[in-house]
Amino acid sequence: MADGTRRPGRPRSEAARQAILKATHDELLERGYGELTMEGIAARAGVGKQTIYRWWRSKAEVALDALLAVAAEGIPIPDEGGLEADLTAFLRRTYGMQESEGPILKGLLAQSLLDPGFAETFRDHFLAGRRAALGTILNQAVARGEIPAGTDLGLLHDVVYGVLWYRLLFRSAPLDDDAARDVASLIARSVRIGE
Amino acid sequence: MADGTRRPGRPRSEAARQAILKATHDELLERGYGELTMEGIAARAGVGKQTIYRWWRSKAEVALDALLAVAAEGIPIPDEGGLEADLTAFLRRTYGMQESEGPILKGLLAQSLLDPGFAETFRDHFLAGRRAALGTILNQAVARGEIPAGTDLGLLHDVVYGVLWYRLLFRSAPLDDDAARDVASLIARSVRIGE
Amino acid sequence: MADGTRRPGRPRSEAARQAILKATHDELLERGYGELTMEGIAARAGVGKQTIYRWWRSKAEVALDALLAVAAEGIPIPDEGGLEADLTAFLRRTYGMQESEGPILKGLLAQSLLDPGFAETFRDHFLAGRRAALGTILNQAVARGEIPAGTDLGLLHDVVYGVLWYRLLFRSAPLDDDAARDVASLIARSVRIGE
Amino acid sequence: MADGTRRPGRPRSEAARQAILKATHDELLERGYGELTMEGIAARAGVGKQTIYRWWRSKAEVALDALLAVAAEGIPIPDEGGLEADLTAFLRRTYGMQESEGPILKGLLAQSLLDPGFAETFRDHFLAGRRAALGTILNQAVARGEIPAGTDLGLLHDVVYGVLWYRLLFRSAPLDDDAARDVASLIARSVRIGE
DNA sequence: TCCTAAACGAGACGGTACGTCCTGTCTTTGT
DNA sequence: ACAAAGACAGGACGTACCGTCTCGTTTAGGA
Repeated sequence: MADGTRRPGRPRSEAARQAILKATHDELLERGYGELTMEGIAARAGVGKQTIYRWWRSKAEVALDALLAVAAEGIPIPDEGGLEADLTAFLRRTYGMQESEGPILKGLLAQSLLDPGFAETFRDHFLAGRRAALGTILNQAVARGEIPAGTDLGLLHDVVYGVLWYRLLFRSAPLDDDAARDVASLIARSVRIGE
Repeated sequence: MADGTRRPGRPRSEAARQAILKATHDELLERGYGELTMEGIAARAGVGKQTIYRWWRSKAEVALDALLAVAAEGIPIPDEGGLEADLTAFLRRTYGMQESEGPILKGLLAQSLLDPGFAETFRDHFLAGRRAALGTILNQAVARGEIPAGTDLGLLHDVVYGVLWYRLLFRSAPLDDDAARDVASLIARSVRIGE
Repeated sequence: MADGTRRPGRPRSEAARQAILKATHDELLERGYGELTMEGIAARAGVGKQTIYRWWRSKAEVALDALLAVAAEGIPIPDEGGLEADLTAFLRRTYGMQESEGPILKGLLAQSLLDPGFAETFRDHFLAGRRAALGTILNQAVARGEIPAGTDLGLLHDVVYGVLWYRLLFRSAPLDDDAARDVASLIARSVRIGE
Repeated sequence: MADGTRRPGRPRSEAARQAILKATHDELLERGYGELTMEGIAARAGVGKQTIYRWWRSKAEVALDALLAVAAEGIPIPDEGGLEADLTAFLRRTYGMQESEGPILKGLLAQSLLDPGFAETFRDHFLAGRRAALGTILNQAVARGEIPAGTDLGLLHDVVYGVLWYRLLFRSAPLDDDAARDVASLIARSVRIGE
């Protein structure tokens, strides 16, 4: 119900949309975000440039959609019964995706640093989802009493994702299973004081 | 002085160098890294484009030099006698500089994400100095026995700078004195376990 | 009514046709042929582009129809009893229409220069009618013996319309009553030799 | 001497200018004015589009220059001793050039009909030269007493060039040697009255 | 004091991508 | 079947910068 009011005119072509996202993703993998151009996407997708501009405001938004289309499944929230175990499982999955997603993510971050308008979109459509997933895990731990009531959960978020991004950006250390365990352990220890 | 090997021909103009760095810094403050162009710098500095290309390889390197020329002093290493106090003092100073440096830093990061060649330069000329400063503080704490011998200092680095960068990039929380205290406290707690 | 062979489906909308011709004419007057676009006509007429393409092959043909719809009456053939008087009267009327028709005519000519296909249409639907009118006048003069039998009437046509178009195109001189008189006089003199 | 003040900076490339005019002329001959595009010229000349826009305001002005570069020699003024002979000789040469120049001329005319700004340029840089040549011939005839003192020379200009353009535009009759003779004869007759 | 040579400002160069406009075709729903 | 609406592929537009080049001019040291 909701709507039913079909706008008049030819409807948006789903085929074109798919072709654009596919072409964008392929270009990103092959040549990187820095080499991504609207003309390149249009040519590869067999589409007019106007068709891209009609539905996206910039190549960054196309790239974001191309990423989301692939990473749409999302990360399942683990429930292993304890904060450290939950966190370890969650981080392993998250880190595991960086192998393929990483370069695209770096490009999108670069764009959002250069273009404040896109920064908002990026935060709302991508980061928010990731933070929500971690939020669920932390709230479970609060409910179990593993995290003291007054703890600043925002800081914990920033630590977890700060380490992820820092290592992604500067390659100071690998994002592997050990890294997941270590970060989970650090977080767990930092909230256990005073027990 | 020592050398004497003076190349023939007109020597490099120090005035031009200063004008270029000044113009670059002004453009960065007024319009941001995303709007920075070689032509804009040249025009503003009253300089030919070739003069810029003669001495720098890209606008990113000019911007980096323009930043370093201003932020040359560096951050003094505190020694308050304890890890948490040292860390708090250090982070307060570091965070305090982000007000002005932040936007430029973001631009340089963006560039280093898009251009792997510049990423190296950025890491070597900028990040390395920051990590060394923190390293001194952590080593002091290890020497005092505040940090257990086997602790992964790299992870602590990544946590401290990860939170800094994450908040700088995504504005998830302010970088103020409270933040400095909270991060220092979290680090201190995370290493105190087992005492 | 006579026919009865009514094709199935919705009949052609006379309202749409009128709206298109009206919109075209208005656009021509307001912005000139050079600025005329199919999209502009469609938007102004409140009509789909397809509806225009269904009935006309190009914007030039629409413009031609828009002109003909207005200038349909045609020019009456004078019969004042003598070549020079007939010609003067005819040219006065013809020149008088250029004030309003001129700009549109220039646009159509431009189109026919760029598009050989339209050139034919333009000649057949517009120029032929004009030449026929002049032909009647000259034939009257031949019948009266004012023009010698062997005279090249085609050249006279070309002189009369050549001057008209040349002045219309290049504004080398006004197209007023004096001009009509002078051209008529020149023609009359040029054929009177040998009397 | 006149100047001597060389503007600073790299001077305009004569090679580029020649390449552009050559490419334009070739495109005009091969594909016609209607198909002429800035991109086509630039590609064919091996030149950046900006280089064209730096020196010409539109493709019409490039085409005009390309035409003038070829037809630079101009038409020599005959002096056969009599108006009709002079005119015949002049028109034969003029008509003779239409074989190759004609299509380009038609394109330029089309453009000047669509773009009033270019119309001026066209008149000043092309038509004016042609009218001046005819003016010399007519003035010779006036000096010789072949044309009565009070005659409207402007009208004679318009007749001569009106017929030329009319036949060029509408192909109502060929522009051959006979045509030259007939027009010369008509003009001569039209001014001989009253002798 | 001149000579050599590099750096300087200026700005034109070939080139790439931009974002917009319009073309002529198509695919919907509504009449 | 025709109409309004509007999305589609395509192509040219004119602009902005890129990094390179070619001028005449300036500024030093060495001859």
